[in-house]
Amino acid sequence: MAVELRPVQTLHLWHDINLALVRDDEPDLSARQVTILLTVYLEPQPHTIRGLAAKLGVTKPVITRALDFMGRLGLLTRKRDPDDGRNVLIQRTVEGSLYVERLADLIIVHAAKMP
Amino acid sequence: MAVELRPVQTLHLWHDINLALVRDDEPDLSARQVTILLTVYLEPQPHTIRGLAAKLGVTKPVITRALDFMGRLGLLTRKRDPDDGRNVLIQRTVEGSLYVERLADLIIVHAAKMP
DNA sequence: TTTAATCGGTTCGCTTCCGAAACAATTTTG
DNA sequence: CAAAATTGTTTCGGAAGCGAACCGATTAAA
Repeated sequence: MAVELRPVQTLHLWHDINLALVRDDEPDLSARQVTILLTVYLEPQPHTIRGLAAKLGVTKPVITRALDFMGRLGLLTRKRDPDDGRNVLIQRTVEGSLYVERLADLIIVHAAKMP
Repeated sequence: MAVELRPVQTLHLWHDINLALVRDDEPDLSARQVTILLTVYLEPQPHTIRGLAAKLGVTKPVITRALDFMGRLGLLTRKRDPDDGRNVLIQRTVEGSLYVERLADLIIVHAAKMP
């Protein structure tokens, strides 16, 4: 499944994936939210509020709100750090794993349709 | 520039592109907004509010608001349809073209970094 | 042990967004 | 013509987002 990424095809791919995300029934995640979600699922643990805020270049309330929202969707959970009670560790969930897998499938399906 | 799209790499690519979009200075566009923008720039004209709403599966005010926002950024403009005064035609701008080109560059740069 | 630093959360005023419904303008139908 | 249909915008109450500043809890430093 090799894809030649030329500019116009790249944009079509980006368009098609976003359209699929808009059209499905799940609530849309913002760029910030999806970046947080994938950071947690792709990069090694642990993940903290402060660390994510620094990585994304945003303020802490942005991360807190994003976690509130995605937590409500069951995509992530919070857990107090037992070694340092100031930290909150963001943890993966089964539901979140499924969401991320579906996202990968979606992208691959659309990439495969590229001429 | 051929890219093997395996699931994990696909997710890393999606993550990296979104992270770059979050970190840059431009205001983030939502999935709906970027879908509208790329539809206008990639698909043949003319584009109307109603047509875009149907394509995205959203209500008309969503399109109106997205055009308000992106119009403020100079990425699109509206024009009354001379042949049918009820329609509003969405038109491309130079600034919008540059934005879309930069988006393509961004995606390609990150795709090229995939192992 | 008292002070200082760090962490996540909350509050603040403001902006944006949501879809349903109502609205004004225009065109088509009868 | 008048009535009906179509199109885009506005309004509505409610939800969510924004960063700056502050708060409470915890830990580290003096």
